[in-house]
Amino acid sequence: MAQMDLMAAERQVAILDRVRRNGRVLASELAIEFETSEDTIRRALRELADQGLCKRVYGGALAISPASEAIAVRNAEHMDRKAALGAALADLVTKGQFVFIDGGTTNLAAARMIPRNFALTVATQDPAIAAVLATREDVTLILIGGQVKPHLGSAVGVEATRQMMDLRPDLLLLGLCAFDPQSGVWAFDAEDAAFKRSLVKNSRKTVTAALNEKLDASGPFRVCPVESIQTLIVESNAPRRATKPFVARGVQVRTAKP
Amino acid sequence: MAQMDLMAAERQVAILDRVRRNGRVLASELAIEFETSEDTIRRALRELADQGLCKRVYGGALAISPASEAIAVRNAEHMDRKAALGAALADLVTKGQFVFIDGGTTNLAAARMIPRNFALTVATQDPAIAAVLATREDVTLILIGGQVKPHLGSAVGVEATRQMMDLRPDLLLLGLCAFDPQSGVWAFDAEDAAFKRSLVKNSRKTVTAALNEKLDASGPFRVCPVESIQTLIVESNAPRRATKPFVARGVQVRTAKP
DNA sequence: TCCATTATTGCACGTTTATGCCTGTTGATG
DNA sequence: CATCAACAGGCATAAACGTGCAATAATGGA
Repeated sequence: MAQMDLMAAERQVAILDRVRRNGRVLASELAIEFETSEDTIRRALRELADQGLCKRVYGGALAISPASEAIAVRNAEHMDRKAALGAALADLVTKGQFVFIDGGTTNLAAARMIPRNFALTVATQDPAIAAVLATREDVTLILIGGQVKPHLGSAVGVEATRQMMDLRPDLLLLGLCAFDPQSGVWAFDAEDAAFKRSLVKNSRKTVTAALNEKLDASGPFRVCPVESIQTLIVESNAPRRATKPFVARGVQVRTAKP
Repeated sequence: MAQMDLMAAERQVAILDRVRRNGRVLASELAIEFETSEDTIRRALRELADQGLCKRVYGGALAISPASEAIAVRNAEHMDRKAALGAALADLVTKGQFVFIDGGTTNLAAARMIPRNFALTVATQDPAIAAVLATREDVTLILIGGQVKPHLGSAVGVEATRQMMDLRPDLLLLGLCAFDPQSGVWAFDAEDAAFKRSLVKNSRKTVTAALNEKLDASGPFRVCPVESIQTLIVESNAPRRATKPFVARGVQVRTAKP
């Protein structure tokens, strides 16, 4: 399959197509196929990668799978920092409470730290969190079902919302994508945001935790105003400058242990 | 399965995939499979472990998934035998099907082996199984909610049954506690048995897998007669004496690979 | 048409990366 | 405590890499 006389731009499109179709390409192969030097191919791949259209790796390039890798990596990212936040979140739970644990990896860390023999009832829509608590004899676990969104890793949507509507948790551990002292809590997914909104509305008390980079950020879908959050857990090294505005808006800010 | 001409980055994701699917891998095995030296494999495993994507152990690596604790504990027993059964179960799945995966550790093993890019819809009431499939982009996952029984580790009861009632799976991977050629399938929990009964009734086809010690055993709660089961997977070393009666009753008996 | 400007390409250079082998060390096991 | 496999680190090699540069082709105004 000899393709010749292609202009550079045209070749880029052809290369991107091949990347998408094969999932992976070798620079050396493309050089032969397009009858040009590897340098030119490398330049094209570099440009595509700069535009975020493929992932450059040693020897060639890989197709970018929107979330699959992102999720897998995100799960592992900053797990130590999230564990610290999770411990502080779990600390807010008191005996006999009905706690709703929203999805997310920070809350997953919190679920691991849920105190023993507190006669708790816990509800969640995140299968990973449920799996952690599923065999705990000291916890009454309510699993919220529905269709699971891959990039969230938890169930949202009408069915999940319907099931959740019958619950009135004492405490909500809210997962968040961004928390801005002016505009409040933000999410990256519309259905997720809607689900979280219902959670907040139906819960007696809402607490959340945020990595430093999530403070003072926002996103495409708003969940709730700052006032809906009673307590915010921040990292031990959170800059005072970032936490102060929350205190000013009436949020109780707690610092996790290092 | 010889995989050659893989770029380093590609091999890493392939290795991670294997780790996740098998739960554990040996460096020596991977070296043969990927046709490279053990040094290279070790380097790759070390990097994955540094990123927190797997756990490095002497001789290879272990999977570290969100639900790892729960899975690890439940998996401890006969994990390798169940993995063999799980692979055979996953083999029965065909493209585009709607599969219900019942709870249990054998089915958990099957969930790990569910083929890629089969455009499957999968439903389950087991959070550990859901956690395995939650981030799969190629699988539409329906999570059945309800109260989770600790000793089952999955949701059963009225709410779960209600949600399941609206589903008509093409294929049911039924978990079981005992399977007797005369009396059929048995469970150790009344609600679990009731749930399974509904599952069997609503599914077009029902298959199951049993460790040797589960054949020719019974329990307190009957799920369904032998005739409800189309296919039974048994271990490679299952005694002919134990499997024969099933064949006589019209069950297709398949043997898993060692 | 001619010339200036620009973009694209291939090449040469030094640098980085991946890999296999070697060596001494550590861990598992009897 | 002895043995052996698995291991980490160092080293050498070859391939892949980025960059600067010059040659060439394409473009566009005068």
